Amino acid sequence: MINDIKTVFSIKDLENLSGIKAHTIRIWEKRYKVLEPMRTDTNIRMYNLSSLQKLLNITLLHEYGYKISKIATFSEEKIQESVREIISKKNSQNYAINSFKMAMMNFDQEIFFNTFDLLIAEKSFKEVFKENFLPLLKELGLLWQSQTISPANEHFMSHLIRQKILIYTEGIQILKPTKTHKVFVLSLPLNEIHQIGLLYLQYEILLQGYKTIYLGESMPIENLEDITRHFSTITFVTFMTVQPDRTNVNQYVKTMEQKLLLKNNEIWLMGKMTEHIDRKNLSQRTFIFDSIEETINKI
DNA sequence: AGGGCTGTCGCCTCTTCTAG
DNA sequence: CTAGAAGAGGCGACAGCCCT
Repeated sequence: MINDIKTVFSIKDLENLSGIKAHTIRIWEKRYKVLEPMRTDTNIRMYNLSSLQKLLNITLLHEYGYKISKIATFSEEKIQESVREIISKKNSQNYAINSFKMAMMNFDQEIFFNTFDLLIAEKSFKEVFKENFLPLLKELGLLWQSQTISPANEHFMSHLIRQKILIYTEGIQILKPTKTHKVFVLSLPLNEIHQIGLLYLQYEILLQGYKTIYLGESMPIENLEDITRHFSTITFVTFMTVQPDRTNVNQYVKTMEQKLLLKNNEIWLMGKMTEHIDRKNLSQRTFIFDSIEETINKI
């Protein structure tokens, strides 16, 4: 399993992680010697973790208007200094995401925590999630698809994010709900394990002063039905990222409506699979949201 | 206006890797 | 073993600059 940890990167990996085209990376190397990768005995470039770090730093400077030729004259220390300068100028988003990526590739919790502390000193958790974690998670999906990162990388990262959400959730969970006319029940369908969005939504709902019941993953509809006997008005919130699949999703939603939409209950749906839902035949009290922000606005 | 830089892209050829 | 994908690197095109 230790072999799962990637220590050598191809030029394609660097392209995926930095967003700089492989072609351009080669030209930068040729013209400016910004990176000098090792080669296999068949001449293929191999980069190590510090090359990746350097490229991510260079990318950041480049995005902020530095010329490559100028960056090329910088020493390693000068590059890091300039990067720090940019972060301190409030524009921390890209830097933070790059740091999180480094933490992920390196399985380094300390980088994660340090970067997070830096962000949280400047803004609210809400802002950190929206401006840093969400874009990062979105990118992780793409990096996973392109096999630049392994499931180990992705799990490592999402676990750390989940942990942070839980810490902040716990902080407000002990407060008594201020709005008691309805409760939110959060769950995921069978085999749906993408919890982060749902966890964060719980945090937002709690912030608004509502009571939440978090049921988590693999929750069959029948079990949700049990809950309806305990509370008068319930909003059921569910993420459908990969399950139920496109052939079953419409039937699944129909069953949810039949069993759960008593009285003034509502169903809120999110996630990729909602694209395949036939929106014409939905109940008035079933809502589909295309983004977390949209959902938060509705709370 | 003209002419270097600069960054990016497309196209081409040759080599290497890999899935079947 | 072979066909096709992917990488290396050369050359040229071009847009957007900065300078004189």
